Order: sequence, then structure tokens, then C-alpha cells
Amino acid sequence: MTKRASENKKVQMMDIARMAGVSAATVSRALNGSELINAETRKRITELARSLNYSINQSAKNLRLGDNRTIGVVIPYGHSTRQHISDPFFLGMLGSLADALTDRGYDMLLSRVDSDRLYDLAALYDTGRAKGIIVIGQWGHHDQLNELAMRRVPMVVWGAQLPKQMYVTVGSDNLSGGFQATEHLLQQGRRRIAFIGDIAMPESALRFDGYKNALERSGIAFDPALQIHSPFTPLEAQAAVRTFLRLGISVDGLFAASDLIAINAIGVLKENRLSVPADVSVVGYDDIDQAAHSFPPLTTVRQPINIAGEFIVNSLLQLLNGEAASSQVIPTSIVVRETSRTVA
Amino acid sequence: MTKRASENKKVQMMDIARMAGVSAATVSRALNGSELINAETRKRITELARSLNYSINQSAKNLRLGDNRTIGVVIPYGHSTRQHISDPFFLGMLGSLADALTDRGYDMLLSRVDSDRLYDLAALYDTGRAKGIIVIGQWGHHDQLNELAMRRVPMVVWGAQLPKQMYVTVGSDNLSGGFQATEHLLQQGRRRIAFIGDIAMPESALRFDGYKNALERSGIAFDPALQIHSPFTPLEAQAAVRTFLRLGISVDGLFAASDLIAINAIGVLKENRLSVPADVSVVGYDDIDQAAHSFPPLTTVRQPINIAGEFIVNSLLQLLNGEAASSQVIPTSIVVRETSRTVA
DNA sequence: CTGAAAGCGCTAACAG
DNA sequence: CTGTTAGCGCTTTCAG
Repeated sequence: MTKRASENKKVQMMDIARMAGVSAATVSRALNGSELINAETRKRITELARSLNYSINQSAKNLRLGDNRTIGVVIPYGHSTRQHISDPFFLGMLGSLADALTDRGYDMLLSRVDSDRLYDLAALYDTGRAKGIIVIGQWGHHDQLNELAMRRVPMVVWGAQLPKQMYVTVGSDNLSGGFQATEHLLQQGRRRIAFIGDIAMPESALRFDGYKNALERSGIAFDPALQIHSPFTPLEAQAAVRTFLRLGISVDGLFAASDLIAINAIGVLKENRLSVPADVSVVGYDDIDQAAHSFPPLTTVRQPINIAGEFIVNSLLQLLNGEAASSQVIPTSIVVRETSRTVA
Repeated sequence: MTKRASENKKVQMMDIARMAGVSAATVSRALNGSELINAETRKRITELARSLNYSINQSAKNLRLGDNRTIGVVIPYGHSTRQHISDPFFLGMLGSLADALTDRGYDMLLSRVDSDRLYDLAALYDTGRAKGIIVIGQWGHHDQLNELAMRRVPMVVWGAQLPKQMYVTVGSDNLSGGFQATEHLLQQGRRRIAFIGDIAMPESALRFDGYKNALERSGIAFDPALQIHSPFTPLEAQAAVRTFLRLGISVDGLFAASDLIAINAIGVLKENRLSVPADVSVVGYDDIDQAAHSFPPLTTVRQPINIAGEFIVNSLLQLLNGEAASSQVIPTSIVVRETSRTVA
């Protein structure tokens, strides 16, 4: 009745202990690099473990320690449509977070949650699957997020700082970003500058405010006809621009609430024989990868996504550490490329 | 010495049991919907639990059950560069997998792994953090994947079917896709059709083979000068096309190994005053979201990403179930848009 | 320096 | 229908 070699259960601590002629406790200590264990025994055990491809059972460890090293990351999706997140910005964010978490030895549990039922994500925490939660984007669900915060779920949200906010946010300086973008267009001599975006989203709303501030500062009255409503999806953005152009309102500048919107808007402008930047100067927001390689390369407000991930994770770890993390605003900078070069 | 209400540990089964005047076992059974428990007690317990925001401790449950409901998803990243995954195709895939897993009650643990050290991902499995593993893309690391498979790690790979493959793959019919794309260009009357991509990647290699097959079938000799080497990154793709154009080799068609490459190639073609599709017809591969909204809208070979996620997850669950899952090839279809319309 | 023993929170026999 | 009991694999006092 010889047991077939690889048919058995996974190897565990007790097995190693037996083979090494020590106790499980010793193996545990050795594997955790405890100074208490004789350096040689430690080495012997470590090597034995490696040679057996042993790795620790996390559930047991977590249970014993009452702790774990997993962070839940949530990208809410639109209710009903259940659309895939189509904005490359999110992928960048995911990558950035994955790097930051990996560096600190945390796992990343990715969840999709209906943006209308954000409170579901508390379950991630309550069940002990995740030690803390990162939410990418507020999506106009400020209230639900506040509710979660009051339930004491350790959570950091990527988004705008809002009044009466009970949770920690990390986000770019949307107000300043919007201001810089518009200011830049003004400096290019543009006077009829349109804004395109969805101001129901807190971040967009701030960018819009920045836009208005810049206009005001230049003594230009804000013209409501130049505010184009558009969601963050390519098709809808294109449709919005088409509708707008059909109105025949004159424009010489365009500030888009995201690069994705900007790129799609540019396509429609070209379709309508409007040259970019000669006829219309365009500035986007995000500085996604694609912005630098679009045609023409897109001037945009850069959200430093790589450091964003670091900031978010650091804040969350502070929270988990019992420290009071305060919301952070990351400075934005404008990256001038071809879509807004002075032609003159 | 009154305990402060929310300062305490998380509420657990025993607490509920006490409050309900039953044993922990009963609570466990009630919460798991066991038929053994009196319907009324069950309801009472369930409601009590909900009102206390109780949720089960997963680590304990997993430890006890020797099981868990987490699947590891890995998108390898390029060594040295540690670049963020920049291809939107991957985001789509992630979304599709997230949906498929969520539907089946599984969590998704996202990991970044250096593509040169793929065997690291065995740790995900060995540590019990994930019950099975999904790898997106082979990245020319066939051997490492085989090694993992032989270590009996339950794993499904998105990619091409390769000779001597020990692991299960799910992928689109790259050979046929390449054939269809090229055939389509030939039907448009194109004769000097270039291929751009990186044939070190198994999937691209098959697309390339399909391309050559189509040429051959039309009695056109494959011209090595028309094979453009390019990685899957935008900047490199643009550079490759620029270099190629500088050679002054005549082309009237282009088949790109990915939409991202295609879109960037089109940009460069336009830059060089070549009109698409009038001068050069272009076909991509993937049918990413953006393809339909690019300028002009891109003709491409569609990889049905939504069903891909389902297929991958189903195969993995079969594997976990001890069944023998066989590799699957998902049919591809060509989606004709503007970049290849007959101009005539 | 190492071992014995207890226990993390849950579930599943086994008894009643 | 419900309670008692044992134990999942690990870490950590507490004794040597």
C-alpha cells in the first residue's frame, strides 16, 4: 500500500518537521526567520522546505494571526449596463495600485461592484477577505461612501475632496487642473472655449469650476452654450460633439474632462473638416498612455498615476495602522503637445 | 467597566449564538441555509446576523473546509521595464474574467508577475490563497508554463495552442483569424500586403501563418520585406512603421497583429500623407472597444472577449473539479469597418 | 535554543 | 431539529 507520490495532500509544516527531526514550532520559527533558532537548523529547514516546494497555508496563518495581507480594490461599474470599464485610465490605475501593493507585500483582490450598491463592498471587509478597501472613483455616490466610512470600513477613495466627507480621498487637483487647461488655451489666444464632460461626477465638476475660474480671470463671460454634456464613454462623447457641431456655435478651443473624451472629440472635429489645433485647440485630462501617441499628440492635464497608486496605498496602510490619514490632493501639471500648439 | 460599543472585536458566530440562545453550530447551519434547522429559528438567526452586520470569517471557514473561492489572475509584465500593461485588450479581458468569476461566486486575486519568473505564480496556489490560476498571455514562456502544469497547479492560460503543451489553453483561432484578415484585404484587390507584429509571441506567430496561407492560396509569393517586426507597445509600433516607410517599399494593405498596433500604424501612415483606406487598407486584431470609435473605424478580427472569460473560467472550474479540461479554440470573425472599405 | 500545548473561528460528525 | 466535540494548519506563550 505505498502511497502514490503526488497523489497526496499538500505538504505541510508537520511533514517538514518530521523530516527535519524537529517540531512544527521550530519549523514555523525557522521559516519566519526567527533569531531564536540556531542558524544552521534554520538554514537546513529553509532549504528542506524549498526543496519540497512547501508554502505556508495562508488561511491557517491568517486565522491564527487574526490578520491578512489582502487589499480589496473596487472599480464600480455602471448599473444596468454592467459595461466593462472602458477608460484606459482605470487600467493604468490598476497597474499602479498593483505595483504599490506588491511592493509592500500585499495581495490585491479585485472586485466588481454595482455602483448603485457600493455598500456591498463592506462584505469584502466584514468577511475578512480584505483588510482594507480601495475604491477607484466616486461616481456620484458620495452618500454611500460616507455610510461605509461610518461603518468603520478602512477605505481610501480615488476622487475629489467633497464637503462633509467622512472618508479619505486621494485625487488630483481637479480645480487647478481645469484652471491650467483653460488658462493654456486662453494663452494660445483662444476665446470661444467649450467644456465637455459630465459634471455630475465630482471630479469633472471641479475641472469645470477651474475652467470657469480661468475664464472669469480673463474677463470672459462663461457661455452656457459652450458647455457640452458628455459621459466618459467614447460613443456618447462622439455623439455629444456631433450634436454640438450641428448647432453651428462657433468654437476655437475645447477642454475635455478626460483624454478619452478629447480623443474622440478630435476625431469628430476632423470628420467635420475642422483642423486641430488650427481651427480648434484641444486639451484633455489624465495623460493616459495613448495621449502621447494619438494623432495629433494630445495636450493634456497630467494626473501622475504612478505616484497616485503609492499615495493611495500609503494612506490606506496608515488607516490600517490606526493613524488618522488625511485626504490628499496631488498636484497636476499640463503637458503641452500638438493639439494646442500655437499655429500663428 | 462598560465596553465601548464599537471598540470591540468583530462580532462572530458565538456572539450571535448567545444572543439567539442557541449554539454556534446552529448559527452556522442556519447561515448556510441548512434544511435541518427549523425555518423560524433560521429566519430569526439570519435576521439577527444581518442586523449585526455579521459576516463570516473566511480564513476560518477556508481552513476548516480546506477550500476557498478565490482564483488568481495573472497578467505577466515585461521584465526590466516593469511596464504597465498598456493594451486595452487586457483590461477588457480582466473585466470579462471578473464578470465570469463573480457570477460563479469566486473572488479574483490579481497578481503582477515578472514574465521571466512565471513559476513564482505557483506560490499563489501553494499558499492556498488561490484555488486555481488564470494566466493571460503566454508571452513566449511556454516552457515555464509547462513546468507549472507538471507541478499540478490548476491553471488555464489565455493564448495559442502549442505543440507539447501540458497545460490548458483557451484562445481565439489565430490561424484562421490571420487568414480571414488577409483574405479580406486580397478581396479588396490589395496585393502588397504587409504584416506587422512580433512573431516571437505564439499568438502572433499563428496570425502570421494565417497571413502567409492566405497569400499562398491566392498565388502571391510572401515577400519578407513586407514583414514588419513590432512589439505590442504604441511607441515601438509607430517607430517600426516609420522605419518601414522610410524604406520606400510599396504597400497597399496592412495586417496588424493587434488593434493597438493598427491604430498607431494608421496614425503614422496619415502622417506620411498616405490615406486609409484609399492608399493602404488596414486590418487589426482583437476588436477592442476603441476599434469601433477610432478614426476611421478599424476593420479587425474580433476575439469575442466576453465569451472568452466564460470559457476560461469554465475550463478552470472543470479542472478544479477533477475533470479533464481540453484546450479550446474560439472562432474569430472579421468585422469590416472603414479602414478597409473598397474605395474603387 | 527547542518542544508541548493551546487556540484563532468555523463546520461536520455524532449523539441525543 | 439542536448541542457537543473535535480539529482544519499555523503561531506563540510558557516551560524546559
